[in-house]
Amino acid sequence: MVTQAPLWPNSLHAVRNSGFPAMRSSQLPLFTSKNDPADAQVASHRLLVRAGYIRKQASGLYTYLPFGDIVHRKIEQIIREEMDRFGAIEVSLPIITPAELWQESGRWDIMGKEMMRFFDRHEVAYALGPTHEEAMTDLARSFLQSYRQLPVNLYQIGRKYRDEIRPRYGLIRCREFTMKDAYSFHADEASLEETYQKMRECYRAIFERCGLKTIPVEADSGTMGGSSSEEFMVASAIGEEVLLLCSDAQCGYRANQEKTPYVGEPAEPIAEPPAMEDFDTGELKTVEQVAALTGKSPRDFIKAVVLEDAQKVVVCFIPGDRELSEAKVKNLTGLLDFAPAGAETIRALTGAEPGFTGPVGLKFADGETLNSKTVHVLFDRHLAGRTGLIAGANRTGFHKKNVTPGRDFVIKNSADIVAARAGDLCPKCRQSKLTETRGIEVGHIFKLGKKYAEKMGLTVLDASGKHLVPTMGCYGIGVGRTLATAVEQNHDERGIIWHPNLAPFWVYLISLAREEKERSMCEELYHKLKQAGVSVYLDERDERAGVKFHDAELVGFPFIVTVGKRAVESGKLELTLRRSGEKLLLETDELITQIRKMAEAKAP
RNA sequence: CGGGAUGUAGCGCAGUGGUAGCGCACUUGCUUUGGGAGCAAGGGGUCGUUGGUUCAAAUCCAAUCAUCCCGACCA
Repeated sequence: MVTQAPLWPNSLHAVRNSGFPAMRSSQLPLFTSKNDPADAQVASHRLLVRAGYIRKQASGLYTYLPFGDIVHRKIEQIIREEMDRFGAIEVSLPIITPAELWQESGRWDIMGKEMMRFFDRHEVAYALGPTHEEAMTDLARSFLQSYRQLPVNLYQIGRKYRDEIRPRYGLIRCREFTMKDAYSFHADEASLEETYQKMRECYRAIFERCGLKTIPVEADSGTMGGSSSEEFMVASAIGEEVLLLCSDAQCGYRANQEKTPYVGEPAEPIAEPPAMEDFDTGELKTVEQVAALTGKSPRDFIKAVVLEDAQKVVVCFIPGDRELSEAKVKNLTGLLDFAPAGAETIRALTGAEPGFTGPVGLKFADGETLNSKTVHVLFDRHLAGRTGLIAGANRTGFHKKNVTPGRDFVIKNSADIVAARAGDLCPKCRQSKLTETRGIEVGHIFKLGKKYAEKMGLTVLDASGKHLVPTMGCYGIGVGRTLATAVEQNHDERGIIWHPNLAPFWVYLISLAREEKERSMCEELYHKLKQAGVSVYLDERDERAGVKFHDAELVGFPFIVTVGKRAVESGKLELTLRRSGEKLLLETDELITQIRKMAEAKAP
């Protein structure tokens, strides 16, 4: 008999501090279904529901059934162990956050409808926390007094609430989800950098233990505000973000599209073009239409895109063959809840119908006020130095040709506002082309800076007794997303294929026992596995063999062991490896040794 | 919020004005038993909700709610 302490550090019993790494179907039933759910579009959603890991309660809200809960806890536990190893401290903040804190940081008004808000009986406003920068900064200011207490990295694993515009793809985009969020506080930039690098390493370790292949990319820090930022993406066709990767592996540039600078081709020098003039384009409005009319390339056009929100009108001019990066414009201008400008706004701005907007002769200049909104005029930096371009004439039915920036109009604000795309030159090596892939974000680390500490009055005394505003870092991981993407990456047409570190149990033990001898052999094996620290789920349902085989493959534990008449007759047990489908006939002790060996090899 | 679609039994679906059905699941019995068993007998639905048209509505009309898909937010 093999008797050892459980080798499985993140086992169910370790997670729950009570030992039952073994379970039987009579105690913990399966929740599998033969039908695919009608509302599932993607593999992880379909399989997790069908295999009985999760069940939908309402749009974007999921119940974790026992198997799903176990996997979820295992991921949490891996995160805990790694965060602890890298020096972070676990706390647990309330899910409910008072409006007061959000008002202090100024985010009560900018978080928008995504934040779920409510009032208590005293009419005091609260939100269900979509994130916890404010709450954690509030905690920090309550106990941080000296630079000697820094750095400190506090984390929690808890539910977050975001009233998503469109919940989608099962666990991948929910309204309630579990997130590990950590916030670090530092006396100086160097200390923040050190922790940031530790977290980069920590995240790599976490995802590796989860058996998840991630692509770390440079990212946009979005509404959080901050500088350095890295996202951990899982490559997937259903990914909602576009990543740009340098085709030269040596260069290794990888970034979120929103962050990737557009490196344009250098402008060919052209002799001074003739003076600009209007020409009749009638009903033709788009770059493509006018290009077809004139025989010019879209690259020789100035495309206008006008965005507006409640406070601003932003007029953007970009090369005609490119798309505007709304993310870049948003970061530059601070637009909130914006949309393409309405026809009314365009008419006021240009004196013409929409479709004829150009940089020459706008009715409002940068900084002026239109309908109580501030006008911003932005030029893509690649327009400078170009000559002889075509642009809207701000006159219905007309465009201008021979338009030359600098000569015919002044470029006051110039920036990179074009979206990079596949085929562009890599902004890092400037040699190779970029390629595109889609990804799902499972983790995000970034340097927050002093924004929250400043707004919320978090200070400590430095060595000379002066007040010092700590600088912060912030590090998140979506637990449910990690679970779902693990399934996205590891499944086949029969079901899920769990990594041993995430599987609810290692072994799915199928009892096909009809005779007493078979039954006792199965029981004996069950106990031996249990005692050897090999977690095992015994399917002892009164079902046909086929049903059990199908369910075993659907729920996806890494090892399937079958005990029936054949085992009693031959003395050998049948071990099926879920991933490869390979079948091995082994004697009991050998079986246990083999399983431990294989599971360990896959485990870190 | 804009555009599209769908709400009928636990799940998946059919049913275009005249007695509410099918497959799976469920209950009971007999047979069967290493890849989603067979036979027999059962149980289960205010047809999302409200209102309207009609002798008669799951079916036609209106409103409303919910869910899903396509676009803007994010772990």
